[in-house]
Amino acid sequence: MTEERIRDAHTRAADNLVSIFERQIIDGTLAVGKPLPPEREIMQSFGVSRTVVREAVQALSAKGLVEARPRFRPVVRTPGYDAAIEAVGSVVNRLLTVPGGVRNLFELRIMMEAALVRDAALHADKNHVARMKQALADNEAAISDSQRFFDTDIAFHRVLYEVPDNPVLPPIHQAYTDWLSSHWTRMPRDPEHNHVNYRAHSRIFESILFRDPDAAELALRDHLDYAWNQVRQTFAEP
Amino acid sequence: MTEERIRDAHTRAADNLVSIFERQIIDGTLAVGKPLPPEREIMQSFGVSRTVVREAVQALSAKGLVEARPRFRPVVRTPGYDAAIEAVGSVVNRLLTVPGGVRNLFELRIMMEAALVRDAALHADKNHVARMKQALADNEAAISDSQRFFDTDIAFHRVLYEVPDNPVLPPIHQAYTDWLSSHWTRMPRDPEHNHVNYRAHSRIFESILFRDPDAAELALRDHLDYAWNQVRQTFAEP
DNA sequence: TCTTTCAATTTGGTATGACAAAAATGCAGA
DNA sequence: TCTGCATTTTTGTCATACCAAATTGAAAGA
Repeated sequence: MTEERIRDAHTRAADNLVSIFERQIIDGTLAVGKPLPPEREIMQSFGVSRTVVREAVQALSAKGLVEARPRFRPVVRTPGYDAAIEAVGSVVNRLLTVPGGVRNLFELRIMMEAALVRDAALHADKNHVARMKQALADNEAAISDSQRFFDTDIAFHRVLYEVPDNPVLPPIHQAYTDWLSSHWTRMPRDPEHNHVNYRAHSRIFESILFRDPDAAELALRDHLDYAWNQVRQTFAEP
Repeated sequence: MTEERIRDAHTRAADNLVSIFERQIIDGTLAVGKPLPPEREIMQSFGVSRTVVREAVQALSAKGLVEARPRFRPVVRTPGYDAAIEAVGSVVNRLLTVPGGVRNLFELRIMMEAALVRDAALHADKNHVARMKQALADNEAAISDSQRFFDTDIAFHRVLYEVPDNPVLPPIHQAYTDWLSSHWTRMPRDPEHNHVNYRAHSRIFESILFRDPDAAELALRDHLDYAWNQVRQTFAEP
């Protein structure tokens, strides 16, 4: 039984408003960073009820076009991949609650970063290498400070996502760290572990320097497998 | 200036309803496939106004927990990765409209499938190989029928997403084909191109059989680069 | 003049009631 | 039992109202 994907059927009033606002946001009539007009103003200028206005705003918020904090006027978000991926956050949070959810997302991350270090080993330019070197140095300097180590750890991995010069990737990294950080931070963190992780980063970096994708991938997988073994103990999952 | 991520501030009534329904859907109180209670019933049993009920339902719909068609009662969706990824559809559709959006997503796909064929070359078992072989045979048989070739093409790639046995991956494949299909189908499709694509699939398959990840990745990249060169002509993007 | 304080005003969150149109329901007839 | 139609529910939308929080602007203080 295949699914009939008959959309629409009957168009809702709020949808019109949504597409109108979408256009106005794209063409700049509604400037980024500025709040939407008050609900009562919108309903008068479009001749709809406040119910419809609120529904439209909620939809825009779900799409990531505006940021709607309770009690505040919705603000037009800066368009792009960051906003979009953040809008997906609530959906992914639900994924993390299904059985094996964290593990599945973590494995996806391993697969992706493995691909990234391979790419870096093949295509990283001087600029990227310099930034990785800097991140690595920061990382080493923070071994004794677990909080700072955590931050520099993330920064090191972030560079990997910047190498392919695809604007989709950095937001994905951001998403990973956001979504997994609640588990990540529960993982035992002491200078001992930090040192192991630093050495792993160092090994990855060297493999990239040597233009050896296989070694880089191996080092990355070892690194993340080690991390996973730390993290997994915060669940009951086998 | 770093971002202060102070969520909440003041909790909205609809959010309570949402989390209550989330729990009830997870623990089965609200059975999958069955409609939610009528709005008036909900408002009475929770002591809130219909405004709040409708807002909650809309939020659940955005999260992919229920499917809300215009004039129909919202239906509890089967939980899992499919539902979640479909829920982000509208967000990604917006991404496809930004400059270079299609290209960026397509490159992400190339990177991911490159990682997948490497994985397949290393870990595909007899079962996977058999399915790939079958998909390849179907693909060959459909060379003269562009519509059927399109379907079998997708089916072949789908097997790649099934090898790592991570339930997140197949929905991602589904998402790619959905999101990109509008451009994909506009690409010139004749037996000539089909033949080229079939040979590419065949080469990928053989590389996997030979347990040669480098060859498999190379074949995959050639294949998708070729495809991209066909697709790109449907835009004005360089 | 610039900053701070606080009261008045605006605005978002919620409740209530109403009505048209579409969907679900149940009954009568074949 | 199945089919078609009339009845009842239910959703989509509108209008209105109220409270509490945010915004604004004027008055007081430095």
